[in-house]
Amino acid sequence: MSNLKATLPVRRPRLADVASAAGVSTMTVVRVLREPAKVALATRARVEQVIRDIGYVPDLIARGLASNRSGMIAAVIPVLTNSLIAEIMQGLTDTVVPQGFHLLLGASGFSSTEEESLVRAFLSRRVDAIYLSGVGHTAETVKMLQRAGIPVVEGGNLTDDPIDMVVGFSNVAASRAITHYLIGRRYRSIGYIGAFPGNNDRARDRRLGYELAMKRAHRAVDPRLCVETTLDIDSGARAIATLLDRRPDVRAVYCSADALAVGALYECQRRGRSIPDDIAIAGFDDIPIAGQVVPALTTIRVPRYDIGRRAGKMLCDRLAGRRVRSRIVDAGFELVPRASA
Amino acid sequence: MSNLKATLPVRRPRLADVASAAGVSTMTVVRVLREPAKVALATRARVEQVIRDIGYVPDLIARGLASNRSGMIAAVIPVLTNSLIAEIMQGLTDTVVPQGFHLLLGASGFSSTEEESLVRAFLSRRVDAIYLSGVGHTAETVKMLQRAGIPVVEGGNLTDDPIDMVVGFSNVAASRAITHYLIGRRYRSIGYIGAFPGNNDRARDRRLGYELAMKRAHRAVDPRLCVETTLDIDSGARAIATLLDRRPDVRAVYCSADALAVGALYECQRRGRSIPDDIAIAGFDDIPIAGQVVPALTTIRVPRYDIGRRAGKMLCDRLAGRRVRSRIVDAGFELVPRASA
DNA sequence: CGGAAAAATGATAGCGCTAACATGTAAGCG
DNA sequence: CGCTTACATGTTAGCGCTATCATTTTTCCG
Repeated sequence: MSNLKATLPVRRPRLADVASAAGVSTMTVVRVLREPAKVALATRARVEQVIRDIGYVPDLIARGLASNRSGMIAAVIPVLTNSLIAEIMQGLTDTVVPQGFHLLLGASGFSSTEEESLVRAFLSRRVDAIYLSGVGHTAETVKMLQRAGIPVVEGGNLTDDPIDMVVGFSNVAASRAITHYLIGRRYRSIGYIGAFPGNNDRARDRRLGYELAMKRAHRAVDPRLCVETTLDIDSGARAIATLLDRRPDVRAVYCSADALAVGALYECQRRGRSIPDDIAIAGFDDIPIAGQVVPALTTIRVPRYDIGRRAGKMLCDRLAGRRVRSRIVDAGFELVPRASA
Repeated sequence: MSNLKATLPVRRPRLADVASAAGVSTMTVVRVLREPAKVALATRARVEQVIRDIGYVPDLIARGLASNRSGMIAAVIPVLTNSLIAEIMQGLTDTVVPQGFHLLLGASGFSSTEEESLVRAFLSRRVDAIYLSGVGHTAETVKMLQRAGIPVVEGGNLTDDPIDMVVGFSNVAASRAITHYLIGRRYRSIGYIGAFPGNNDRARDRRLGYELAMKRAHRAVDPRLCVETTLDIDSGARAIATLLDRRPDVRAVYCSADALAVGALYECQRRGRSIPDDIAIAGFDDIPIAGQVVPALTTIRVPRYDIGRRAGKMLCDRLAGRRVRSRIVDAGFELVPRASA
């Protein structure tokens, strides 16, 4: 507020100001702030009064420089506008903030070089720990992280070989499970609609799960049965149109995201195809709308918020010097059978 | 990565290490990093080589302490798991990161005292600017922000009297507009379903807009026609059930969030009520699903991402010493008439 | 009540960087 | 060729806090 600057030329009070006003040394003020039990009651009361009176607020930048710990945890995610990621972040922040950490957030837009540059910048800020979305990163990112020697959690997807720790669910296994479910329901020709794999390990793994399940059941994976597109409702509608065009005999479609599934479902209805009688549809994520559409969507539910919570807990535990039970945490998933398949 | 710490006891290189290795003073290294044009070509090349060789990364904490600018912009929002807010944040981060700032994010969970404590903590971190969600804050929050003398943008909602700057749309006006639209379509008894107002100025304003439009049209505002609930699809379904129970003659319902409207829409269909013939439904937000449900939802579209962009731009402009044209920016809204009303 | 242990408090040297100023060196010109 | 001007580089004193060690005061007990 530039217009207020002039009215208030007061420098913000420092530790030394509190100290001299209270007639103690700076270290005593520090102790009042950080280990009150070690200060005599009378002294403590006096110092606390002064702190309130002059409105002292510690400078966390200076503290960071002196103590070599910033009190910040970084999270690098692809985008915020994805409910799975947003809920993980909510779980993460809800967990780490009460432990005295703040969340520094970076969005890479699914670009791993952008992720790398964010990681570099955050290390430059000396964050105490890092959460990374997904398990695919550039070699340089991994190297920097290893060299930094701070706790790292990769989240969302699962891997056998994390940089440090990982918490998530197996996209491959979940995808396999729901494809297997469709196979078990004896649908002929099962199609796949998914996100472009690009730099998105989740998208890749979900497709892989579909293919593995199909192969395991000795079903051919016809490229004409597979459509990859962007992640929104409209794309789902367009994708199933393409699919129906290429293979009119398709009897079931597994969409690797509920948004796609919902779009596909509406498109089928617009074309007068009954679900699940003419064509079955399954989704992934169990977004709120999935249980409400008619027919309700068969899908996979994953413990989004919980992934964030656990990731935050693992990071805080490590930062507090506590041992973490397992470096690899499978948060699991749940097949939710509903009417659409 | 505690297991790697032992292998790499190397202290991270400092500016002074680069300087001595390159045979220059620290200030020359600083200039290479920050104003390369001011350094002779040969010197610059030599220093840059050394930086790469020893893998020097500046310490932004130390820089912050010395320069009195942290390079961080804070955002305090209620929750991340709200697509409006998430998109605003995406716009904000996409705008400020290229300008060299990082986003420090705090979620208050709709509690204004929690918001206050986050603001206090972020000021403690000496963030260069702050984005606040909504326009309702505790007196202490406002006071701290004024005293801090940094640029502040309040976003989402609009107010005549911002702490510093504000960018958003008028929830009152938008709510009024859509209610007015329903009145113009000659629906008798128009109901309202909204979020609990609690500490949520948006929810309050949306209800206010409904009431103003009704009064302007000389319609009574019957409390039995108004239901307030939590913000999800299920709640929308339950709310309209309550409404139909209390006032079976209700002919149109304005839901102050699309999630509620979608829930209401499905509930009506389950009860065999045709939309819009038996009962019309209007929403707010134009979430992706709104255009896809059958019938598609009449709703209000707001420039979410753009609000974030503009907020970020205003903050960066101010931080760069540029003048901001207007402290109050109305990003507007758009009535989207569709089949549901 | 003397002396040791425990409790309370203090002095000081940085953390790694930048702002402000100082100095040195090359280019321009009558 | 001396003098000014611009360019290139260097010196120094902190920023506000914490870690470490040193010192003083209180408590306890034979």
